[in-house]
Amino acid sequence: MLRMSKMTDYGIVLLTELARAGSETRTARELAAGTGVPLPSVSKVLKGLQGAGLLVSHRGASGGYGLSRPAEHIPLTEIISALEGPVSLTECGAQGGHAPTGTCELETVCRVRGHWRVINRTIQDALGRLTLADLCAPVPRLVGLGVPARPAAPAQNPNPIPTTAGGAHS
Amino acid sequence: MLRMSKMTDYGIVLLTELARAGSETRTARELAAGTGVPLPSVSKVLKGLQGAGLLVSHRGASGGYGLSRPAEHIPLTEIISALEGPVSLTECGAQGGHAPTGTCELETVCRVRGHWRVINRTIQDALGRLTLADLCAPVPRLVGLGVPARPAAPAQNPNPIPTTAGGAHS
DNA sequence: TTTAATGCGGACCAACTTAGTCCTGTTTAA
DNA sequence: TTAAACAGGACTAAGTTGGTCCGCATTAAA
Ligand code: FES
Ligand code: FES
Repeated sequence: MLRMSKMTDYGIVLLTELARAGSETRTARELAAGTGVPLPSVSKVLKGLQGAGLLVSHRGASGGYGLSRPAEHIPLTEIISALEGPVSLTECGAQGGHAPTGTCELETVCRVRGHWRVINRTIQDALGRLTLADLCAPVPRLVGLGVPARPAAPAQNPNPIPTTAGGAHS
Repeated sequence: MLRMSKMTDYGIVLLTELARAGSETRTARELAAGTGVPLPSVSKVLKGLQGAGLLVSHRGASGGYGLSRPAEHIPLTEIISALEGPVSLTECGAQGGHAPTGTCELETVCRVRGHWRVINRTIQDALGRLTLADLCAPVPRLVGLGVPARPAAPAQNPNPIPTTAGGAHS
């Protein structure tokens, strides 16, 4: 599935909510109420985001969180890597800090490793081109994502496999 | 981290090994020996790949596995989705079959959902452009990945965050 | 016909990760 | 002084993942 953790998803939702507030600060409670994310999780995610330098926090009464810079300058990659480590499909090479022990025993033999670097870069690039401001735009029609109209989708899972999965990306 | 499961990684390694054998078939044991992947896991992965239609199997003595079509016609997306479900960053929309219950409670409120579709598509496209044959090529210098030489990396994690992570993708 | 190699289909378990909760500080405006 | 808010943990429960194992069906070859 290549999925992000749900916390990261939450983080993005919260950030967009926060971005909508402009330069105002919002309390964790307000954000929880505004998004539907359970408060304790909001708190946890926000803490992480603050630690990563994406948010500034004000403590004490009438405190809250605010973006540390304008949404246009917060790339999606930074959000994701703040919440779940560096963007990298493989755990093998390029493990930023999650797998400090023996990376992968196959590394010496593995002949695929080199390719992953390129693939990872591609994805990072695609994700880095988007900023928080883009995510806030109401219409899902984005531009400049590197893959404009390209009619020939190479091959998207024609053979559904028995995992009960289907290509139901509609 | 956005990481693929290790099984998927194994699968790719095994497939490349198999592709190197041309149209010959290989037994699970041979592949295990050739790649260093533990045999039981090889077996499991291979079974999955067979079920997905990427491999053909011959049972009985002197049986084995072979590619169901030339490596040039096996896109990377198909391999990945065969082993871990559809390629989709978010569990929210577009869950192919892994989260059959209540997808995401926020769906009604969430204003980011629409964007993920575009992002997912982008990644699928980048991955689908690569075939198994490409992965077998010895040199990691790939072409036609949509992001050729692009000198200006938009913004790659300038603010490393305390997860002990760094941009250490070298 | 017998034998042995091989894939098939599961069940199964231990270890790890994740989502979520809770509690005790510390800071700060009112 | 008070109460609202963040900081920083520890903690738990649930789920996922990687990995192992076994009995069965199939098939080529002896
Ligand atoms: S380096 Fe781990 S499988 Fe290639
Ligand atoms: S739909 Fe689940 S968080 Fe957006």
